Amino acid sequence: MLKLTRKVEYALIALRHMQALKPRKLTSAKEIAEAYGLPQQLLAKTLQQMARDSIIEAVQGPSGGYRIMSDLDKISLKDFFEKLEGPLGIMDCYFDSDCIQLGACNIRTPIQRINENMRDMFSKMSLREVTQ
Amino acid sequence: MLKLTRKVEYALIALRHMQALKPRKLTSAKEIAEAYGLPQQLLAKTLQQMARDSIIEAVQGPSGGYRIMSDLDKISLKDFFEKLEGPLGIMDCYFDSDCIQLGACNIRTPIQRINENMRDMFSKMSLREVTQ
DNA sequence: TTTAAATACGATAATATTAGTCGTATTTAT
DNA sequence: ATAAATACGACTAATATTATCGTATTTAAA
Repeated sequence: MLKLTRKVEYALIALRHMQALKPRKLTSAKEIAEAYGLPQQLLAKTLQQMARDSIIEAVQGPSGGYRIMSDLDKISLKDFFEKLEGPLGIMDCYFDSDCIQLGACNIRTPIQRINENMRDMFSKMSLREVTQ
Repeated sequence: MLKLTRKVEYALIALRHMQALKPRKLTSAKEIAEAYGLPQQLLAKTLQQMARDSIIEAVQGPSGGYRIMSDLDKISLKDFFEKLEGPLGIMDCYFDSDCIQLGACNIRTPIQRINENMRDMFSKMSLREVTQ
């Protein structure tokens, strides 16, 4: 309950790793996977996704790899989470709305209140704070 | 990711339902389950757990049921969540610590920072705020 | 004092989500 | 050409969540 996924975990580990390197130095999925004992392919997918989202930059070919691209100060944890995992909320009912409650639900408003607090909190934390 | 469980969801629905009743009026698992279309047995277990935790009071026998017992103002959302689901944290590594990272992990501190913010936030919200 | 409606709860089954792997294509430095 | 890297869809495996089953206990009321 209220857990991060591995994808996000791996992404944070990778970013933190990259941030410790010299500014434009590249690192590969293999390197990171070996350094932290992570499944390389899954990590690679996560890196690829971050590349699509322009958080990091990918360089192909041998001696290619990834490097940080964006200013991590400017990315909130909320945006980061949402890029990787979709809309951030304590419950699904606000997104897919296939809830069978048919208006009987009595906790929509309270849940929304919790959601707002969560989103607010993660909006106020930058990716940098977490990875530096 | 960062989702509440059904157990917590049902608990909130039930509490909110009870709070709308006259002070010491009893309501049964069946009643609530039917009113909101919830699985009765699962809801019952949740109610039983809340009773064990003295959040609500259970009365056995026919015409028995449950009623709110504690002052919901005095229970933080954090305590509530933890009673139902165990320690509140964004990742498991702080509780079971069967993490294979062997000290290689580079995000313990950042994760801890996020955790603290989460716990803090839920410490500041009372159950009442959410169910009233 | 029997019955029925309710709580209590461990065990198990079903389902959904998450995590991880496989196979193959593409890119590009050497 | 080759090899080392990214790219990515499809699939499988593992895990966690959700729901059900079966049975015991309690107790108000007929």
